[in-house]
Amino acid sequence: MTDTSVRVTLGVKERILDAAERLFCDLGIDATSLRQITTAAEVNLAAVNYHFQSKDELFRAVYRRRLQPVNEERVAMLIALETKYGTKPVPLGLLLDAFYVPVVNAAAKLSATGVPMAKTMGRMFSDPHPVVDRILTEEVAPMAAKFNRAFGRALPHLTQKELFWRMYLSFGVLAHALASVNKITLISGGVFQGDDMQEVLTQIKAFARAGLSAPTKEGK
Amino acid sequence: MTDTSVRVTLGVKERILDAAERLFCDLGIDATSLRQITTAAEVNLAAVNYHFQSKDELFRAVYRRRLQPVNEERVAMLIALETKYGTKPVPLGLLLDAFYVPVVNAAAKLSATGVPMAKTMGRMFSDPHPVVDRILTEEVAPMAAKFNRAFGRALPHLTQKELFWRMYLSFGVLAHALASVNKITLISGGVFQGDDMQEVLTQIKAFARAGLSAPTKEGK
DNA sequence: CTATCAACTAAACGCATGATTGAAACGTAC
DNA sequence: GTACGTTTCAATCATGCGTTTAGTTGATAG
Repeated sequence: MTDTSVRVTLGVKERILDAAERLFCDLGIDATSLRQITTAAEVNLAAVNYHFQSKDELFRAVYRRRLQPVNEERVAMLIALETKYGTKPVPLGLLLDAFYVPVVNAAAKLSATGVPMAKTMGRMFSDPHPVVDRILTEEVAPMAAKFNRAFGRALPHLTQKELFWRMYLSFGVLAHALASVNKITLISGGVFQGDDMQEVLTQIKAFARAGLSAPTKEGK
Repeated sequence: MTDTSVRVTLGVKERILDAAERLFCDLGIDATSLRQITTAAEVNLAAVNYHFQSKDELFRAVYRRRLQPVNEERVAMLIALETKYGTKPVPLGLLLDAFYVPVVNAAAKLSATGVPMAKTMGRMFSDPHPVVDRILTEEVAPMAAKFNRAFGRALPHLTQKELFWRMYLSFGVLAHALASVNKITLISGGVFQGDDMQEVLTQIKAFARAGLSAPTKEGK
């Protein structure tokens, strides 16, 4: 204690997490080295293996730091909706809000302070790294199961398979929009950008809502 | 000539491409080493730098080998449709077929002979590697522009921005389904799989078609 | 004052990486 | 059969990697 200059410097662990997150977002896990991270964080190389046990565990921590609050908010919103609607199914648009809004808001808020998070979150469904599979199984799958039940009540005419696919594709629409933020510029020849999170939310919600409500083969 | 045993062995270049494609699909570019590739291909390490100039150029070749015929078929189908429909807009479902079917069929055919291609193609919009950005700019963007015009004729009530976003999200639905073939098992707790390409086509087409046709904010 | 513990660090470990070299082997043409 | 261009090879290059070690620092407690 007895230090008047409070919090002008973050803790070593936080500095490592911040630097790792930024580099990881731009380059991917495998292309990011611990030396790049520790140089950017102005921290000794060995600090990574001291505070986290390994590179893989560091990246699990990077993921978890962002994903955990987002998923908690998602589930909280979902429970609040189900409580409000009781036995009636929660409307589709509100279910999509519960899934989309927490991560979009988090990404917008962080991006305002210069922290990139969108691409990292969006790559979760396509990154081949084993760490990501583990995060997906431990952090995402349980939440997906909860939403699967809620979507099933909102879309009772769908088979289990149709239901799962459409929910999964709704996840994919979000993942695509987040992961390919900078690719939108490439594909559109510089005409459009993907970094306006409110615009992203508007577009993916309209698209996914219609996709979820699509007619089935039997025309029901 | 003068060899009765025809084609029992592929050329060195093809063996390298095949091995690189498989490893790259499973592990990603950065996690795949030239030594893994040359060992799997039963080829000398230096052969990669002889036939291709570098690791990056090898992976550009891996991408191009699969993407070029697919994109040619896409554009051919699109031109055939536009010729057939003349001044009338091509129906949405047929435009989606022109975009989805060539890659889904190619993936199905290759996967039948044990060659994995889906994940690689699907990762194009999320992979942070510079090589992928280049492929996207050179091979994908020009084709996307052609489809953008066609989608615009089929959906004349949309603004340019809405139009681009919805087309881009339709690309994303495909990318997500292809890239996350093995994640579907993780998310569904083993209940569903993503490796049946005909099933994939059915689901993404229904979803994207509805997404493209979603009502706009003005309710038009 | 001393013991103790967590935090941090400089230096090095062993190993894998992409790329290059110079020579050998090969196929073909004269 | 000899010359020539292409292909293949073993060996090696310098570099960067994740991790470990042994040790110093600095604050807290007995």
